[in-house]
Amino acid sequence: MDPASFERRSDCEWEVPPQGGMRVPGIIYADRALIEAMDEKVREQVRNVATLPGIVKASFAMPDAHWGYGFPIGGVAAFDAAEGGVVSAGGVGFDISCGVRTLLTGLRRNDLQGHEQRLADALFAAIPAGVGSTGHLRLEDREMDAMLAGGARWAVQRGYGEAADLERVEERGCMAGADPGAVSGRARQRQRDEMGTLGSGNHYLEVQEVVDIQDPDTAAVFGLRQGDIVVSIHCGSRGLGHQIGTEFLKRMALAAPDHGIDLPDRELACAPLESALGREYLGAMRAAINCALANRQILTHLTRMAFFEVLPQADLRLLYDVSHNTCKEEPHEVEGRTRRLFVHRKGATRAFGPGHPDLPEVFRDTGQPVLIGGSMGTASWILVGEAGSEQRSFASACHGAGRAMSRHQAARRWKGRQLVDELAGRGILIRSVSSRGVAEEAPGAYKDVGAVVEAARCAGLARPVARLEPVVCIKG
DNA sequence: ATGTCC
Repeated sequence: MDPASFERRSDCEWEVPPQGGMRVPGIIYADRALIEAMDEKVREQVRNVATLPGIVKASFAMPDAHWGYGFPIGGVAAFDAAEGGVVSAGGVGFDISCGVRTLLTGLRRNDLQGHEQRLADALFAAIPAGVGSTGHLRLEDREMDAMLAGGARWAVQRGYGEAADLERVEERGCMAGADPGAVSGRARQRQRDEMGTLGSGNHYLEVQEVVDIQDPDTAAVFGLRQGDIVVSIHCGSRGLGHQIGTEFLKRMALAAPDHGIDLPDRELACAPLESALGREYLGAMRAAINCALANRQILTHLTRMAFFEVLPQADLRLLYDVSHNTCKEEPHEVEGRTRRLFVHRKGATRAFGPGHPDLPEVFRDTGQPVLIGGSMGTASWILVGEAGSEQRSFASACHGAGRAMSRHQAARRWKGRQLVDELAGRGILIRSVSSRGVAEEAPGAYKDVGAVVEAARCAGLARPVARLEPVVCIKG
């Protein structure tokens, strides 16, 4: 996009002034180079979101924004139920509560020396990955209900992981307000065998080295030192979230005229927060959040088992678990008044700053860890929430590098086998069930995550704490 | 993202 076509508010803040049906302005947080590289579709989608009923303040895009279904990926928008505000299935995304959790291992890079191949093999054997992959559990209906209501808390009760993990999961491991009854039979059927699986696409489990510390004081609170080994897991709610997204998108599009909503794009399908359909979606979506939290909790247990086989001295403890595809009801101060808003974050990470009452005690003085996944073979980052992001983006930040090229283009340009060999030459071990999947996830198909993180810092959304480099990567 | 089109 042409930077000159925006009202520039500051170095890293670009405004799309309200026009046409826009109820509020659009705001894109990025530096000049990222704006230049962004597709024109991002502006169009930011403007479309700004037309939705009850939107508060602005339609936002994070520095890693790119073209998504209806809302941009990297989009943030908050709605007020009392002002006719809506909830949108496309505004959450199909992979409901997709997110990242990072585990501390107590290991240093030296401890891994000579064990990398065995660890990669053990993890690859332990972690079911790929399209349609199935796990070790079979959830009958009653157990499915318990999982959908209990989230990571349910998983810990069933022996997956430790009670101490729960304190370090957003919502303390269990999303309130979930309605298992709003989850269809087909969504349940799809998820029956898929608990504790990684999935495909950009999902991964990575063993990483902390290679650089930007903020030593915060890193100390997070338990991160240069040379430490950590594990990051990126995945979501698998078939269940996808099925819920598909079903409600269709129902919301069909019901829009009855709700008096005029959609500029069918993909923006939404329902009033105060309608029966809106409430039903919120209940189903929150159940899908619990599914994703339970899934990452089970994967954590499997990861611990694999490490125990190869490096029994490892002590895997959760740093934090964040979701980046959600709609959450949160109090936010707007023009001096605290209002309860429904904040859609689609490909955007919650980034609560210091003092936020919802954070566990350990992060009360620092702000929450903001976990940013890179692309395969490139760096990941751990950021920390800043107080100012509350006013700037409803306390949200970027979520990753963001695609620069379509899957199809990437698959034509690269060969999976060749990429695996190249990365092995740089000391990065890839294990994947799908050669095409690896090609689609080529590092060159993504933007530079470092530039995205720098823009998030420049915009005051979150502050870099540590940079991680991959050692082993298990891909779907 | 996704039993990569019920």
